[in-house]
Amino acid sequence: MGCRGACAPRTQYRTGTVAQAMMTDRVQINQLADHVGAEVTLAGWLFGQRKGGKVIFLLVRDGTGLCQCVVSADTESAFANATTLTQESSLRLSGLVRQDDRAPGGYEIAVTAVEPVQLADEYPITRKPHGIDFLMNHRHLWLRSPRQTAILRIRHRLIRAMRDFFDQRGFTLIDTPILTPGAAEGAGTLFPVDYFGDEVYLAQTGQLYLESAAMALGKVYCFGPTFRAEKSKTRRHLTEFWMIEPEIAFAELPDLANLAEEFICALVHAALTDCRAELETLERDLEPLQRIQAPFPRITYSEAVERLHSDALHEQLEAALTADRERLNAWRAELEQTEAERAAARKGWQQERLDRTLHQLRERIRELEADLQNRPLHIEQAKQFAWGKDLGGDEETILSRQYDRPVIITHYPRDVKAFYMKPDPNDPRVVLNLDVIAPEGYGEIIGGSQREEDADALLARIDAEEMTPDSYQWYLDLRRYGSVPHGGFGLGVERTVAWICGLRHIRETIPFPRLMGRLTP
RNA sequence: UCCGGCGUAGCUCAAUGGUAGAGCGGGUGGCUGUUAACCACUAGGUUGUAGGUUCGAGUCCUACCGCCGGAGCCA
Repeated sequence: MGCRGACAPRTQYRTGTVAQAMMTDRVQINQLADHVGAEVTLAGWLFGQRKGGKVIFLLVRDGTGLCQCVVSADTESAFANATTLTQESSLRLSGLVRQDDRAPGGYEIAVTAVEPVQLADEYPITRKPHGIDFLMNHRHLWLRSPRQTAILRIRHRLIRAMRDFFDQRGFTLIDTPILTPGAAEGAGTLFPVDYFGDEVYLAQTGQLYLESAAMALGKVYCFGPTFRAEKSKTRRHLTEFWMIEPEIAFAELPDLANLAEEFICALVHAALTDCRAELETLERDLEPLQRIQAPFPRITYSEAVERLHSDALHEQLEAALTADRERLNAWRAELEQTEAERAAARKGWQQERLDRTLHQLRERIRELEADLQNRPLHIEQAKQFAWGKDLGGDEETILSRQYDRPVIITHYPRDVKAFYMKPDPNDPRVVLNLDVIAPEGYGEIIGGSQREEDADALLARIDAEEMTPDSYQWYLDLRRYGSVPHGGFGLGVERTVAWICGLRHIRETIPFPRLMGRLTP
């Protein structure tokens, strides 16, 4: 990946007069603590600056961190170069590393030479707040902000943890096709693609292919993008997202639930162990994450429905509603007071600070108001939830708020689930499936099941759903040549990242989100 | 597809139906320790588009466009 100091091309330092002064080692900002007292070279971009008459503070970022670099007017050439720098200009600089409590991060560089690489045009993203539309339109630049780089690092760490988890347990990575004929499930949610005159679709799961690989290798997983053409416009949806799916031969539902539980614990552990600084940047409350430990509560769909109907739950929901209404009133009072302060404020910076507070406060109030308006309806719907319907987002949220860790819900009604799920031998109305609902309202992050391994039963399901058996002959073959109990699940990478990072919206979890009505950049 | 909200300077937002403003960002000048620095000056607008009501519309009405949130559907 990144080019560390040792492999930086030396030839670049031999051009230009300023560059000649830079004979020192190139280091990354996150390694500065190891170079106190040494003369080093940084290469990066100007994140911000503050100018005094005879001193300039450059805030430089290099992808590993931020460093304050102090340029004194005594170093004439460096000072002259530094005055020309605009926000996000690329540069190299060298100087002495020293510890200083006044510097953000505790270390700074006393600059001896500055070499602008390119002077940036007026940069559209300032260090002040921006609206989401503006930021999304500048996603290619927005990625440079500390918050976004923190999210991208956590995403990377979690993806590594996902692959490590399966690799260490003897799973083999199988790449499944992205161009697929026909539909595994309803065709309305697929993106059609012209394939030499035929209509094919972008894959929405690798599962069917994975099942055949599981019969070859025992334990397999796939990891890749999936595509859903659903016209969803919510904070939990993307049209293109990444999913990791294990599939295991000779596995039954309890094995899958155990694996899912262990898997999620491993992911949270990786983030807590290796991404403390990033989580802090995001102001993620760590306490709910630290509680994520096995065993997770496991309930059946029928138990979940009973719970939705229970008086105890409804008393609890009403109490929460009352508490939140009081919270709203408190915020409104706070808003009024802040508005008065704002009206009285004379200094520009005071006004600016108060405006920021007001903005956040108004947003929070708007959000809670909408939530409070919807909630009585949701509570009512929960009370009247009919056995046989699929659990919706609201029901999931209500149920997951009962627990301080992910909840595993199993045995959903057969009619709302896919044809390949194996019915429960003890109650054929339900299937041997599992969903894992993340805490804190983040919704379903895992869905999976034990698969129907009997050829006749599977064919009957294909007929019942009025699907075309011809397109599934190869899939039925798996049940004709040494069929075994097997199953697997899929975990949505972005929803998991959103949960662990504590993000309001899934669009920040992926570098270039694809949403309904947004395809660029 | 349905419901709700918003659209004013490059950005974030103000503006009882009555002279379109502030902060940030840009430019110029000042300041040797700043912490999203500060101080002074300065440029910057067909108020999303098209109609309508009115003596007068950023503000009210209608349609359209765009964005945001939610429902449905889902990971």
